[in-house]
Amino acid sequence: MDKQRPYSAHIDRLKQAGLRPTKQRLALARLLFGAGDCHMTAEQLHLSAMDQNVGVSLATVYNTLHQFTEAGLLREVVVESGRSYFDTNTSDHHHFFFEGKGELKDIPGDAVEITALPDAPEGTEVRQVDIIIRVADRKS
Amino acid sequence: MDKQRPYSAHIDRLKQAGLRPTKQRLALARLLFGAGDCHMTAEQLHLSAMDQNVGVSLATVYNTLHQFTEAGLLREVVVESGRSYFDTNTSDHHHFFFEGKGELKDIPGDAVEITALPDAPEGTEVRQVDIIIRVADRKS
DNA sequence: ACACAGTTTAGATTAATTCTAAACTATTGA
DNA sequence: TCAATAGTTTAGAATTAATCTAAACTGTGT
Repeated sequence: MDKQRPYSAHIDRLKQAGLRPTKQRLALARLLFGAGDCHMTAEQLHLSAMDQNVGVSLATVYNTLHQFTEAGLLREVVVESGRSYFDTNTSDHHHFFFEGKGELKDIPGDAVEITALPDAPEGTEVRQVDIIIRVADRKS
Repeated sequence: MDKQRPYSAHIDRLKQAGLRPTKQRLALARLLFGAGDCHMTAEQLHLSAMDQNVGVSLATVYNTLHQFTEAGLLREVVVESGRSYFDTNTSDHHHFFFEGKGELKDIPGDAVEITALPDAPEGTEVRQVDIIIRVADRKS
């Protein structure tokens, strides 16, 4: 029973990432990892923090998102220029992007089957394969 | 022999897209479609125009890129937040993205084989499937 | 040539993000 | 327990890519 104190799991997570478990980082970790998988922009996370009366500046939100991403706790998803989403699901998977709403939805890695993929160009290695399926409301 | 006058092909292309073949649009079309497939940002195209002493304002570059994209002459590729690339190859294909250099390279559509793809969510339809293979220099 | 719709442009504006440097805080060692 | 210090946070300024505005300009059809 070491999960009874509030947020101890988050504290551990931060410590393991080499990040001091500060009030702000914990609050953001709670918002991000508290519920299920989510995709948020920095602005959205900031608003969400405001809503819950968690005092966190926008700059800190950006810092934290990048540190978490760096540490492998988040994955950055780029689907629109001028807007970055951060995904709490760091496992191998892909995305639906709803063009109208600007929303993302996970596609489990095993729902897509890639049978042929070209080799990485000479001298380079693959860092990540992103598949984005852009969808929009069906026009009747 | 209707290709002997300079740029007549570009003029036709613009006319077919319902765009007046103005000096600026022709100059940009020449830069974009003159050589083989290319991937450019608005800033790059603007610089490239400056280089060749083609007087085109940055606003026009943006307008033109969007009009060309709208008309199906270009395809917009989003790989980095805060920067849009425009691809002169509008056929079905995907991309390598070189993380260090910020450069794109086409992957022919038939070099990738996807055998299973999930259905679009209820009420939506697929607009496009983007596959981006992010590569970086191999660390020896 | 004329008129008009379509284009271009400089410069202001916006939006997302990053930077800066000063104030603050967790951690370490005495 | 209490500095000292290294790491954090923050407000606000700065930057960057992109868009907007409204006035000047230019193709096109008659």
